[in-house]
Amino acid sequence: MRIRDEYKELSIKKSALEMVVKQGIDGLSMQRLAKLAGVSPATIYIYFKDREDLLLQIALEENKKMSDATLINFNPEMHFADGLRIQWMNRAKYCMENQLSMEFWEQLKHTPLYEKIFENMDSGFMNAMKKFVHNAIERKELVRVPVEVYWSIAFAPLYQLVKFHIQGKSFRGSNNSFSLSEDMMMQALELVIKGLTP
Amino acid sequence: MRIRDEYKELSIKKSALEMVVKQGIDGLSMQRLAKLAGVSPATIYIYFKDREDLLLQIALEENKKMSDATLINFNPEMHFADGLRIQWMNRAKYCMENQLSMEFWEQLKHTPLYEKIFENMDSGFMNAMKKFVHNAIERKELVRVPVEVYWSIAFAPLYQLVKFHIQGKSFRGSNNSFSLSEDMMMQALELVIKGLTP
DNA sequence: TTTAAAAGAATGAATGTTCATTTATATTTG
DNA sequence: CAAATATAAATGAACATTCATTCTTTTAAA
Repeated sequence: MRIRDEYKELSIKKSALEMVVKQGIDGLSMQRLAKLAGVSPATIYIYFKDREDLLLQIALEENKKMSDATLINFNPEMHFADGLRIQWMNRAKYCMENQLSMEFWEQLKHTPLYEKIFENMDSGFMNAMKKFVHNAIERKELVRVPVEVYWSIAFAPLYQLVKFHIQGKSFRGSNNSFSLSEDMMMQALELVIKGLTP
Repeated sequence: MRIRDEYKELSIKKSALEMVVKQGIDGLSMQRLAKLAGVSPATIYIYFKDREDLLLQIALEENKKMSDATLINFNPEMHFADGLRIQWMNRAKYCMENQLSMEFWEQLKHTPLYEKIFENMDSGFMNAMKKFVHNAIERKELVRVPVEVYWSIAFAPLYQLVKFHIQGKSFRGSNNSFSLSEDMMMQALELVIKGLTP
């Protein structure tokens, strides 16, 4: 029998991600995707059940990559400030080096698909995060607050800075562009740590 | 001549906002919208130039409502902590009472339209914000940081908490729902102020 | 009588998916 | 070793819908 040309599957996924980022979730047309990926529309349906399945597969793949990247050099037993610093570095590095993935993710966020992915999220990652917070509170290195309050202060600022960076501008007016430097990020991180430390 | 039935325009805008929130930007179909609003498709084009104009009008309207709500009881000469507290209250109150508007906004954010609205943003609002931050730094009530760092720490946590609330869940698993209480919000605000105070 | 609002049918283009067919390769057969 | 067969990959045309918008006609009020 004829063998699978795995380059085709890669090409479809790569093109689909590009298309979603450039034209939004609903801008992903199967027929235009086929053209962009250099395959027949019907070929896409060999590798993916349907349009939703295609999006789901890409999302799960990207999600795994990001979880893995976040955990590099990290372990839940670390001192709170050190652990948070490493996570900021890891997340920021990943975001900056995978801006397409970040934008793809932003598009998915306001979609029924997002919940599905969130449910199938790697529990190893979740558990590591929970343990880290639990330890930090026990050792009085972190204020005792609900996990949502913790998360919103610990990470929302980071992702907001990355968004400013990706969209290239913020409050400086439309001419003036914004670029996130490492200095700036560390400045923000230290303020966050100050806020979260008892 | 026949007079305009302004109820029709209101009905169109209200239905369009609902439709965008429930089905996404591209879920806004002019023909289904006409049905939902109880008018003919052609009627929509009497009040709005085209689909994009309809979205733009709604967005500008919602944006003005939000800016106005943010500035209630606020003035740029306030002490930093007091001013930030009032803004948190105002923004949170508005978000909680206008969840549809917030979700509409989230949908628009990842769209070419968003930049247009951002450019036409009320400069009075922007100037008040700038003056407030400038004063606070002068008086040493606020650390001296780039405006993006300030904004990301001052407000990103608030909007993240609101998002958790609106989507009704966060990290507690899919069964367990999350509801943002005023206590929780104030807890978060105090941590933010701690971080931002020299 | 005049005028614009409002309607509904119609436009061509684009949508996701499937169909019947062709193509390429692995295995079996002579 | 070469030819025949089997099988899944891959195709392009076709499907019925739906899309935003416009055309022509009717309706209501000044």
